[in-house]
Amino acid sequence: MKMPIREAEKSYNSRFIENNIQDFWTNNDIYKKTNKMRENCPKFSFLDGPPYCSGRIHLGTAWNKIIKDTFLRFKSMSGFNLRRQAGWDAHGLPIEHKVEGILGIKSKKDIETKVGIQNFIEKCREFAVENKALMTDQFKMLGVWMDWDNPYITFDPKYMESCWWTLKTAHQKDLLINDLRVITWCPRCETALALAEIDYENKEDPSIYVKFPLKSSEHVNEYILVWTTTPWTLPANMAVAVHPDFDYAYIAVDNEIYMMAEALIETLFAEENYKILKVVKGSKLEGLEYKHPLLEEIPIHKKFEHKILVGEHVSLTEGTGCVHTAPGHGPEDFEIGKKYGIPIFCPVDEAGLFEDDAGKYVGKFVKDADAKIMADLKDKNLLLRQETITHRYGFCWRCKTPIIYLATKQWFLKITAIKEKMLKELENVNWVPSWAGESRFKNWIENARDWTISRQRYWGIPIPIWICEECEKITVVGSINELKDQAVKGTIHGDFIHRPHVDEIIIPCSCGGNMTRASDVLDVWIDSGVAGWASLYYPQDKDLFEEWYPYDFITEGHDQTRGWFYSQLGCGMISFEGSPYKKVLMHGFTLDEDGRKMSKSLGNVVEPDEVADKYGADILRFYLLWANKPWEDLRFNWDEVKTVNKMFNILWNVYVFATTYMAIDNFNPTLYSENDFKLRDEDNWIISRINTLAKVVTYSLDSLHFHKATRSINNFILEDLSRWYVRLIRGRTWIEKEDPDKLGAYFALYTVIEHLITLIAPITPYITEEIYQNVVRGVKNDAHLSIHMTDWGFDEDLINKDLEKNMDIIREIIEACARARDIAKYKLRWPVSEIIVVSEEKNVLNATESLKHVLMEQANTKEVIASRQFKDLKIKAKPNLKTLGPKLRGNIPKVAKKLEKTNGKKIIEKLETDGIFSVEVDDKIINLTVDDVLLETELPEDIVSADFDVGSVFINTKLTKDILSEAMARELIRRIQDMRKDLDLDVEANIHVFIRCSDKFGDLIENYSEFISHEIRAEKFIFKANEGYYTKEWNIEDEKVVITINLLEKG
RNA sequence: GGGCCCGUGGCUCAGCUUGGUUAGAGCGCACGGCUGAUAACCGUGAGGUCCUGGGUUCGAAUCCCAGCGGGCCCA
Repeated sequence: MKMPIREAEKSYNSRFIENNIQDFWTNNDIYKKTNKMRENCPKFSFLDGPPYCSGRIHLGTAWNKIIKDTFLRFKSMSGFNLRRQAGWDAHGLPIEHKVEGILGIKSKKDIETKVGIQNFIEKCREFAVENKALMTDQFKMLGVWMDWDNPYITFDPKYMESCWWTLKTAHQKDLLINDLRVITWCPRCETALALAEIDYENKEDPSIYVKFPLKSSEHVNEYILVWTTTPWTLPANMAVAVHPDFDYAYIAVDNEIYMMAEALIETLFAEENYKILKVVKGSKLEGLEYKHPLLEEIPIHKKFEHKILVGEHVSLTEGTGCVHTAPGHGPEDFEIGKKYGIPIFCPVDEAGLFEDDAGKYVGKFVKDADAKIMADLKDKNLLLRQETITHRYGFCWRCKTPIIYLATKQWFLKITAIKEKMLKELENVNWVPSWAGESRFKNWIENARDWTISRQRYWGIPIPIWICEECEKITVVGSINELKDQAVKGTIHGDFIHRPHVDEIIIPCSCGGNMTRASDVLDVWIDSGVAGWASLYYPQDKDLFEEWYPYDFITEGHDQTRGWFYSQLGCGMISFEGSPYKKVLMHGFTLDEDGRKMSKSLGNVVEPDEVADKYGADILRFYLLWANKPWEDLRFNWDEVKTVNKMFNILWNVYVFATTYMAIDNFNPTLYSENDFKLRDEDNWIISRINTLAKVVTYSLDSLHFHKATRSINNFILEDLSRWYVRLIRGRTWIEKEDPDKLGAYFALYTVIEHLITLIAPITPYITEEIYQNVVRGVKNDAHLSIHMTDWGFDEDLINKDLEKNMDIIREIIEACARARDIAKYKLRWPVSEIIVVSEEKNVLNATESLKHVLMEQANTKEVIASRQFKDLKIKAKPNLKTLGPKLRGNIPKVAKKLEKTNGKKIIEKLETDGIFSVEVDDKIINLTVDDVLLETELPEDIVSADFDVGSVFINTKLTKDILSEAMARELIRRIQDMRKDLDLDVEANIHVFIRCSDKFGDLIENYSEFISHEIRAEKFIFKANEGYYTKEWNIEDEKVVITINLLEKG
């Protein structure tokens, strides 16, 4: 036997509910059972983008998981079999940095000598594991349902070998190359960085103009002017580039001659006297030799030739049009250097220190050498100008050290070779919003370069490349077993595939030599890039892969254009010639109230926990899916969170209202058949509305327009359910006996609440579960264990568009009634004898007729009349002084009097038929035309009116004795109810009431004593003073009324 | 410097794809009212250079161009 519906707690306590429901889910294994239930349903595959486990989650991470959770819960309820494995990104520099901080060390040398790689790796793993646990708890608290017990994590050897397999595949396809390139480098971390690992910030740098002495010229003091913001790259200068098509001028300033782009002279010498000696095309300058400005300081330059060369990359946006070219320190310089066969000279080591070849600067850190170099140039009179500049500059994404460009040998994936294929594949992916793929991501791929995947670090997936010490042949290992089979030296048990153990493994080469591992680890973006199959442990496990790959859906923030969307597509093309994902929702960033990004340094960070503690995870979830379109950035705003909270309070109030009465009456919908209750129009209306809502929400969630779903839900709860439907059925819930009319209201309200909570369940899983457990599972024997197991749906047949439209009209009319009463200062509590709804629109009249009873009740009127016009409208005619004044002069008052006496309608009739209305004044006939008469309408006494969109409403406020009686009765009821509330009485508690008042007032209310007794649940209602439990004196319309309430023992 | 997105009352957002009466809503504010789901609700009111400037058009918040501000990404 099921329990009856329990009366709900009076107020919504999110924390209490959420803790309880969390326990309920855990204790009953609800998540697993829900998945199990859908086991044989069609599959919907999803891949979680792995958050990086280096700390607590922030609002953006919370938003990300909430989007995923809501969508997946919706898909589950819609009958799909899901895989919701959580993922974790655990390798890489960010964690290495945190661990370095914890251990108090600062360099790679410290790691190797003070701590040891083994220890360091262990600490990194511990750090990741601890944070993973912390973050898991945070996600769980937010109500996110994922497989937290079996997540994929990038340091899992099973995961790592999938990654190895991908590299091996790349090698087989000739897409894995080792090459000398100029790449972005972090001198602090002493490692290569991928483009995805660079942050751009404003930075102040020197901006200097250097004079490069031209050799073999007629004049000794002839110079090329060169501009740079990185003086430390001058030691590596090997050439100067000019644009072949630009005009270059030789100008005389003071006693020197400078050569530079003619177009830029003014930017440099506007305030000086200069004279243009000659102008030549850039192409003519090619091959001119110059003397390296630091020749004396860096003797090695004596071995090199330094010439002007031409390049299309030279621009006139800044500088001098003569570009300092250091092939060891710039990608473009490198390319042009290779083209001209210039040596790639790079006298800087991995830590950013100048090497021996840098002459007098040896041992200095590059950025620290700037000042010295500038001073030397100045001493040699080669520094024309020295300024500072603020510009965007790249920084290491983790340690914030300014990056430098270095020429080094690295491993690359040849993205440039598969770029076209990637662009083509892009078209097979469904992007939300469409421009995310069509414009933004496309643009990124179009500009893609080869991907530097090697890192000179420790905590990462070791690059699975073994190189022969003798013949330099390489082999790429694709799995753990492959390695075990080939290894001749080193540990091959435990987690041996991390550093440093894996470094000790030696593989024999066919030439007889030993192969040792290339010491690098992989860029972490490879880690997550292979998640599609690595999380399924492919190719070791092929079944899972067949079942779930590729993925129907992924969603991440727009920063992942350069990150995960890209790394996955690249890795997917290499591994399977296709994209791992079919549909992508690119969501926005969370910003602060002013639209700035949240950052610790700005102190504007809002923690998800903070919001959840104050208002509850449900409120946070709803807010995040409500505040804006998912692909736009979200400005977090506490006031808006409060608004959402308010909405849930109202939902809770409706729930309290429903359960209060249902509990009193022991209502159980399963015990009645259709004949036991009577559904009114308004009941069918709310049932129609909830199905319309369900339809909208279904469409919105399915198309990832979460904001549309939440906004419709919000509107339904506030407008339709709380402000309207509950108001309409209040009277019926007050009926004490078993009554089909009351049961009809209960039934409709019950149906709507049951349906409504399923619609909100994916968005706010806690409060809906709480209500479900009481209202549905509490009374229905066949109910699912949890709301999240219920089926999604709606019934198109229950949607009645006409009824919905009619009700809209009725609401407008009732609002107009309220306005009219307000004008007349006539209280809603007082009934009126009739209202007349006037409109030209047929549907307004129809609506009025068909929902008359709603109108009568809500407008508190005894009668409703629908009409095309208001017949009792008086029309008053007045003379138009402007036209008649000159004509009639003194007769005007007489004509006015005549017009006033005549019924305006007759005047109109006459004017319409004859075009003239004749008045007899002093035996004279005066003919008035349409223009001569001004018509005014006048409401009869006691009638007030107000307009609505397509009509007007007229209210008869004439007070009859009966109406006054009822009005006074209602006034009395109001006050007694107020006193009941003062006493905090139960809704159903009966009382005795004693009234002392004037005879006049007593007479008025006497006929209504039964009505009053019923409304206030009084067993006795007596006209006499009584010393009682609670007495209060009131003033009702200038009548003194003393009311006493006595309590009755229950039963 | 380039790409993409955003810019509408004090705040948060609809409307823009497909140009067309007086640009809507919620919150907030002011005033009045209601009171057995009341930390709710109802009515009235104030409050807008639709970021700026040009263009197309009979007509532009909406389409086009340029610029400004913000976000993300890149050089």
